[in-house]
Amino acid sequence: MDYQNYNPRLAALTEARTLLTDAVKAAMAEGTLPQADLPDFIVEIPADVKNGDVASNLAMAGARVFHKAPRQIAEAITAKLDLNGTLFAGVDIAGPGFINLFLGQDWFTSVLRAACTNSEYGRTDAGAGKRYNVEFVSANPTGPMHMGNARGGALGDCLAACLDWAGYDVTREFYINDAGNQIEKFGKSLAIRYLQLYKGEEACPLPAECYQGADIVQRAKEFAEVHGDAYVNADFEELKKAIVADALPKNIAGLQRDLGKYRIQYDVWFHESDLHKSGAVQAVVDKLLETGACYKAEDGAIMYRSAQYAAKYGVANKRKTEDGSEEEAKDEVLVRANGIPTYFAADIAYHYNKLAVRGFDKAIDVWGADHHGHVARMKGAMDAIGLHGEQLDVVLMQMVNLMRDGKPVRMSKRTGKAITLTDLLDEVPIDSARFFFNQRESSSTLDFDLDLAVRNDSENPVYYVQYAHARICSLLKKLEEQGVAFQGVDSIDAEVLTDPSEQALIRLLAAFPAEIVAAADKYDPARITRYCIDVATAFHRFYNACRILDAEGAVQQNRIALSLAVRGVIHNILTMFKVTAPESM
RNA sequence: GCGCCCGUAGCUCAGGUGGAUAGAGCAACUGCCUUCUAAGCAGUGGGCCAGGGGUUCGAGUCCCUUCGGGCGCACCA
Repeated sequence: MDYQNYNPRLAALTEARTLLTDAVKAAMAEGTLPQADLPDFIVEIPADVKNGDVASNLAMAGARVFHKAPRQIAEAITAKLDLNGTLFAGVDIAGPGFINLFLGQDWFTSVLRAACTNSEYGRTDAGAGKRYNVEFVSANPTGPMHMGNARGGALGDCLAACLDWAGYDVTREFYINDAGNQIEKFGKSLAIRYLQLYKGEEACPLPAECYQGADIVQRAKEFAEVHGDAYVNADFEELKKAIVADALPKNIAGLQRDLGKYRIQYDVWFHESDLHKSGAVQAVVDKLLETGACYKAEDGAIMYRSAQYAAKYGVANKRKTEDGSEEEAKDEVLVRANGIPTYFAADIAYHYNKLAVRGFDKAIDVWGADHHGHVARMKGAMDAIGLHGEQLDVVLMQMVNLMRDGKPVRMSKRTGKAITLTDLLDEVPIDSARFFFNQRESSSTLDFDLDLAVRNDSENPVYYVQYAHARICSLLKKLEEQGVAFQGVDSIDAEVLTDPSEQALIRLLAAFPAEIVAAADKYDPARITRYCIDVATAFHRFYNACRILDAEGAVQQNRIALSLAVRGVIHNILTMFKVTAPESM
């Protein structure tokens, strides 16, 4: 059998549903159940193994339509259940009328064989044929990256990995905001810092709205080192242009370097400025004017009737003012009276580019939760432009609280400013950072425990799973030294693995492909992190309960297979999340 | 005021489309290395799932509401 794309949990659930459906029909045909429409029912994996491997509420759900007690219905169904040649070996009726199915050993064997022979066990084709674009971080190139970018980076990159493993064709993308107001502000800040070098700070004070950071001063100095005072008496606009042309590429290179260090490789670095240069922004505005979604205001600005499109996505089209009276939601500006488009206009053009020009089936954006107000209007804008708002999904990510000694820290000790991504990575191993940021789902605020992240002991969950991996590698090495070789797939027969810890471990390994599909569907890579910890726990339990080195024959062979399977799963997870999987510790 | 996120053990968090006695880790206590990595495992204690209504065979999960916390409501991005 070819184990590519094999999803044992899904196979079990699917077959269970089919078997139960057929059995109900057979019972109706025989007359043990009255003719009726099949009720909606679930098949699920029960929390407790003694309730079977797959359980269904079919009999309870059918009580109404069949006018019988659930247990009677269950009897009628199981009487017609033919398990010959199926994955299942037994059935049970329990509690109020649950039908519990028990998997046979062939299924357990198939899980081990798949995990041992398919080096990409976990990968499926669930999303085959779909092209998804995942845009994340997209930090302003005007300064250093902050904690939100750190979480967004780990989240976006690992979400993309989950989608990839779930079979989607994934593009990782960074949107560079290299146009518009903040670049104006960037230029102004740099230019003033440059002039200060020659005229003194008193002569040209830096306005409060400018970027105050030391990185700006540094870039101004670098510019001065090359050009000297050549621009001191130049036109201010000319100076701004020249100094931005010098500093911006350096900042972008800095972003690429820092994210690279964080093990993030993008497929596309998309420049906002290209949308302006190519006329794409203008084209979008023109199109919205044509359809009537936009109109020209008296002062010449181009306004967009945002509320009527955003309403579908949950934005009230009325808002209360501070004195409590209601007013209509205001239309939004796309092009200012001075002819300069707003960020929103460029953003519409950008998403139009992703969905219409480049033809992605979905654009997934990872945003900080402080931008949530933008979601509905952005989706609405996709409708307004002739696309579908549902094609845009936004993963909102809540804040990060850095914790030290149990207390939140906001400022860097060294610089006194907000802690940057670089500061974090100087203090915390990259393995820890990527792992920690993916332990909580994005919708929850995340406490990042700096003390825990640097610890080299079992309390640190990333070490816990790495230790499991290293332990298996060491074990396999020892077996090799003792001349014990794994005999290959054909020797795998799960029937000899009778210890509860062995069976539990196989069940858990079987869930891996389905877990990845779930993580991809819910845009929640954190569940894979938690799953990985569960696998490590189940392995350590097995390791303590069962001897491998001095086991014999088929039992030893299958314990080796189980160890290989666990190593494969942990290795695949750590590798897909770009966390190292050490062979010894 | 309106909108979004959150409220589960002392702390940090899990709890598919409602399902069987609500689970981990940390912290506390007790055990397990002459045997494969003790960076590990086993066990004990700890809960009115924020409060109150409702929907039904059945609610931590769905609906309404109150109370707490976080974040937004710009011709900023």
